[in-house]
Order: sequence, then C-alpha cells, then structure tokens
Amino acid sequence: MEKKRVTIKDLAKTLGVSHSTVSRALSRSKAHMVSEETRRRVKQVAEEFSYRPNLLAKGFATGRTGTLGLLAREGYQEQAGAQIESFLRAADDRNYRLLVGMSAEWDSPTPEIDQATQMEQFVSRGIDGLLLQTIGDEGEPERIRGVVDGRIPVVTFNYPAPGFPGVVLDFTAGFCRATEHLIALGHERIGFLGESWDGSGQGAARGRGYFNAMHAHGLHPESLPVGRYQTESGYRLSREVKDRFTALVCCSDYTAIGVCRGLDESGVRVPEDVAVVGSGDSDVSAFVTPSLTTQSKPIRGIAHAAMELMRKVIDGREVACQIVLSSSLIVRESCGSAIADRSRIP
Amino acid sequence: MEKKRVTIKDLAKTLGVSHSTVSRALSRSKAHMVSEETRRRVKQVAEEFSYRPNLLAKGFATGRTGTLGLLAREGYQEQAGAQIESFLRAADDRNYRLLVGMSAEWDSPTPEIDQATQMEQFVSRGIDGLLLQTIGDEGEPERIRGVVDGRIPVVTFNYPAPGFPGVVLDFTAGFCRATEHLIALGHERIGFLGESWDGSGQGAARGRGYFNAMHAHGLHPESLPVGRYQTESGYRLSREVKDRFTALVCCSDYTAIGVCRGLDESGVRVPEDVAVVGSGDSDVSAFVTPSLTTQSKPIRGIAHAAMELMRKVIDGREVACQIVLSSSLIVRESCGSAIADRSRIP
DNA sequence: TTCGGTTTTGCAAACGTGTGTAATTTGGCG
DNA sequence: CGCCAAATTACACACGTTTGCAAAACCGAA
Repeated sequence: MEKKRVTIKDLAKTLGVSHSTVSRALSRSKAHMVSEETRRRVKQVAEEFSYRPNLLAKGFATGRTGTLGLLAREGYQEQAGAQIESFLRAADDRNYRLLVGMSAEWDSPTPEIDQATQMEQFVSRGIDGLLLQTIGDEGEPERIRGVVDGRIPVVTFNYPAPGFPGVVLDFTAGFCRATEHLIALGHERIGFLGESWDGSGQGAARGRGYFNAMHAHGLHPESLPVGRYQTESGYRLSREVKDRFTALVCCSDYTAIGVCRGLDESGVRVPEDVAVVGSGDSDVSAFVTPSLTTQSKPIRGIAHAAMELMRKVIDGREVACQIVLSSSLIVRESCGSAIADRSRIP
Repeated sequence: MEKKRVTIKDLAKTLGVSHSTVSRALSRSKAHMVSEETRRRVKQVAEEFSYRPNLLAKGFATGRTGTLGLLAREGYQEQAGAQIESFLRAADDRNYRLLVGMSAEWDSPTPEIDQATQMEQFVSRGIDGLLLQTIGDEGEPERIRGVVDGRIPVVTFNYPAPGFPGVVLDFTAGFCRATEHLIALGHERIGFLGESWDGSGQGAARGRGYFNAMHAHGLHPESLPVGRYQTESGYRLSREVKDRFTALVCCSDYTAIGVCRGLDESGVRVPEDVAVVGSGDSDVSAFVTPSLTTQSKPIRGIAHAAMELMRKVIDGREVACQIVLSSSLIVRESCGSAIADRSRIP
C-alpha cells in the first residue's frame, strides 16, 4: 500500500549521475552550474517519474519551508473567515502555504497561554514567518518576543504591537467619522454598542473613536458592552437601548443587524425612530432591510499589505513599520440620511 | 540575530549522555526504556534550556508531522470561513495543526488543476492526512487518486467521492423536505434558485431534492442558476422571479436574503406574496426581516465527524465509509407558515 | 566471585536534500 | 600533442531526530 516516494537518488541512479547533480539541476543554484544538456535530461526523467521533492527534507536542509503561519483569534472579529480567505489568496499568489491556527475565544480564561502555545507549535514546524492577529493588550509585544525571540519574522495585523511591523485599520478614525455623521444629522443621544473606550484592550480603539467625536461636540458618551461580535449579542441589547438613544453606533454589522431586528420587534422603527450604523461592510449589509450604513473594511487590502510587508521583512528590507489603512463610511438607509446610496452592487 | 535553536545534542552534552538517550527520555518510546532518574534529569535540563523539538526533523525522521491538510473551495459554500473555524477547533482538540488551502473559485477556468496542485503541495509538505472539500464532479475520485495514490489518508466532506471515506450532508433530503413544506402550505408555482438538478456537478444534489419533491406532487420544477453563493446573486435574480412564482427555494441563506431584498424593492411582499426558504442556518438568518425559514447545517458536526473519521483511517481501523448527516428544517417567518418559530436565541 | 538475565545506555545508520571542496572532464591554444 | 584554465561533476558531510543493535552496567543468585 504505502508506496515509496521517488527521491532524488532514484533519479540519479537511472541517470547514472550523482544525486547532488540532480539536486543542482532541479534547483537553480547559483554556484556550480550544471550543463544545459544534463539539466534537460534530469528534468525529463524527473517528469517521467513524476518526481515531487520532499519539502520536509528540503526545509530541514535549507531552513526555509515556504510555509507561513497565520494565527487568528476566534470570535473576535466580525469576518474571521473572510479574513482567512483573503490571506490564503494573498499567500498563494506569492507561492506560500499557510499553517492556520485559531487561538482561544476572547472570553477564554487564558487566551495568552493559548496564543503562545500555538506560536510555539508553528515555530517548531519551521514556518518562515508569522502573520499574527494581535489583540492589542498590554503584555502582547513581550509575549510575542518571548516565543519568537527574533528567530522568525513577525507581521501583525488588527492592532499595533510596538516593536513589530504590522498592518492596522484605523478604527478610531472610522468610528469617529461614523459618529460625526450621526451628529451632523442632528442626533445628540447617541449610544455605542461595543467595548468601552477606557481600557487598553482589544475593541477599545473603536470606542475611542466614538468617544472622541462625542467629546468634541460636547455630548455625553455611553457604551453598552456586547460580547462576541455576533448577531445575537446585538439582539439581546435591543431592549436596553429603547427610549434611551436616538442613534446607535455598533461595533460590527452583525451587532447592528441584531439590534435592528430587536427594535423592529419592539415597534421601534429604524431609521425613523432610531438611526443605526454598523462596521465592516459585510456581504449582507447592503441587502438587509434597512440596508446598513457601515464602514468599509478592506480585508483584502489588509491581507495584501501584510503579505507584502512580510516579504520585505523576510528579505531584510524592513524592520519595524506600521501600515495604517483607513476605512470609508458607506452611507445607506439605516441612518436615515437623505444622501443614502441606494445602489446595491458594490 | 539569528540565534541557534537548542537541539537534543546540546542537552546531551551538558548532561553527559548520548543524544539518543535524550531522545528516548523525551519521547515515550516503548522499546528501550530509560531509567526514571535520567528521564527526570533530562526533562529538567530541557525545561531549563526551554528546549523545543524541531518538528521538521522529527517529521522527517518518523514520517509523521502532526499536521493535516485542509483543502477547501472558494466561493463555493455559504459559510466557508465558519467551516474552516470548525475544523481548526476540531483539529486542535486532537492536537493536530492544519495546513489550510483554498483552491480556485468555482468559476475558475481550471479548478481541477488548481485543486491537484494544492494537494501536491500539501503532500510534499508531509501532511499525515488530507481533509478535502469535494466538489462532486465526475472525475474527482480519479483526480484525488492520481495525486495521493494511497500514500496518505483522505477524508472528504461536502459531497461523496466514491472510494474515499467521507462525511456528507444529505442536501437532497433537506431540499426535498423544504420544498414539501412549501407544497403543504398550498404553493404550486415554486421556483428553485441554484444549480440545476441535471448534471453531476456540485450544487446538483440540492436541486435534485427540490426536483424530487416537485415531481412527486406532479408539479413543474424550474430552476434559475445563481453563480456564487452570495447575497448579490440572489438580488440580481429577484426581478426575474417576480410574478412567476409564489414560492422560492434558495440554495443558500445569502441568496435568500438577496432575493428578499430585491423583491421588497419591487413592492413584492415576503412572505405574503412570495414565500422564501433558504439553507444553511447562517448566523444572521434568524435576525433579518423577515427571519428566514432555512435548513440547519451542522458545520461543527461535519468537522467533528470528519476528524473522528480521519483518526480511524490513520489508525487503519476504517477504509471507506460515508457518514451521512442530515439537516432539519427551521421554520421561521419567510415562508409564511403559521407555525413559525419566533424564538430567536438558538 | 562468577554467571545469567535484565535494564539501561551508546553507537551508528537512516530519512531526503543542499552545498563546499576536491576531482574529473572539457576545450582552446600554443 | 600537451598544458592550463574553466566548466562540470562526484564525494562527503551537514541538518535534528528516531531507532535497531550491540555494548555496558546492574542485580540477584549460585
């Protein structure tokens, strides 16, 4: 059953040359060229035998595996799956494979341990670099350094980790703009559904944007904590926001969809009674009723930028730099703006 | 910068024993025991030096890497991301890492080539097994065999691939039941939004369920092809179905959401004028308005079953067996049934 | 003490590939 | 024809770990 794979030595034997010659013929090594003639013969036989290099052995010998690690966080992002897809695609374009891991949920008792364990697993498996979705807590940079220790390049995304190159989305500016849009529409009692702005943690950057806008206009900010970025959490909160706000800024589209549904069931109309904005420009956001005013989230752009950065770091051309991507506000129906864009097809 | 990793030989040197002893002390090898005393000493020093085994070398030596390949298909499934998450979690529980790949979109000119290439990449990297999302086309089993050739265990999911063990969801039965539900409500002009039932291809199993139900009740089946399983595709089709059907069976929740929105814009009410059912029980399906009648899709169950099957195959305890999971119909508002379940929290 | 048996350890080969160094071939030119 | 440099190839070792086999150490009994 278990057939032996054809190795470089098998080719060498049938060709009557040494295995090192075969190796050199197949990998375009600079030094010690191989004559065009033998290279042709080697390639032909390799083709005939349908030879496939053992990348384990190759990686073992060279220290390069052509594999990157992608460590994301569960339940922590509105479109984790889509984000992974984008990375897979970006990596594939550069001929890298991805070892993917998902560290514990945000409400796990020991997310740090889990993150560290996964990183070690990846490093042990000889990844060439680590794409790390950061959570933005205080001890994170030190934790990363503890595991990686300068041995492999790390590129972070989601939140900045001081000392490491990374790609971040400027949530603060995005949520500030969204809030100001509501203010411009005349709203004053505007609530925030998401993690509070005080605290160094994960979602705080979003809340901070909301807070800044409110503060700048002399309005009183107020946040209601949602748990995971899921639809249900928004639905649960809907009864609490009724009669309390005339507008809501939600940390994600799904939270927004949930809260819209809950309000609808209570007889509160969106956007007439309460205006709602989401975040993430998820696939469905343009097609729910009312369609969601939201902030774009360039997940492809993030993946692309991170991969590009990784290439530079691997080549040693870049050490620490933060690429900041910004999002734009997509105005649709849920905020009641007159200038709502009614075209659906992006 | 590039610090050398501490190896088993380093430990051996400081301990004054041979590296093979260290190896045996660390890996509970059956034969050739090591005294408890030395094992204790070795472990202590390993801890002290924070030794991490080079899993590349280990895999190279043993032929086992503790890594599985997961090859999914892009744009082909309504919840690809969530499915990947489930697999990551199931694999993690059994202490496996996952090399994840996403082969080309369903409308790529050469999806087979892409799939084969990715499989080869995985095999070359020494995976212990391959979790393969099948597309259900004719030549698939042969194609898999061509690459894998009995060298590594394969477990398929999504559609059955004759000759390979797999986990499948009985789409045919599910769509049959959904269609019958609409028939029971008195509908006769029922359309199907999805790939047609004739043809061996991918989505055909869903259409077949719809067809069977229609046929059994002497009704005329009719399908409108959607492209990718995305919201937009449903929206695009909405103008074509207006005045033509009183009920619609959609291949996915997202298609359903899109078509609902489109109908709404045309002044057609759901479910009063047209009843709609979706599929997949996606996160938002309970919270859109109207909430979607849909079919459950046990993505966690699929992942779990596939991993369990993989373990058995790896241990040689199972060769070819198909595990068929079934879905249940979740009745909500969009089909206009009186017995709609109004509870939101699952 | 010596012997037999058991437990523990060391030695060396193997896994497939890359690569530095030495050996061989090639080819041009005197 | 012979010689030297350049081009090409072979040899051997390295990478870190596992593992079969042999050697050594240990222990109890004769």
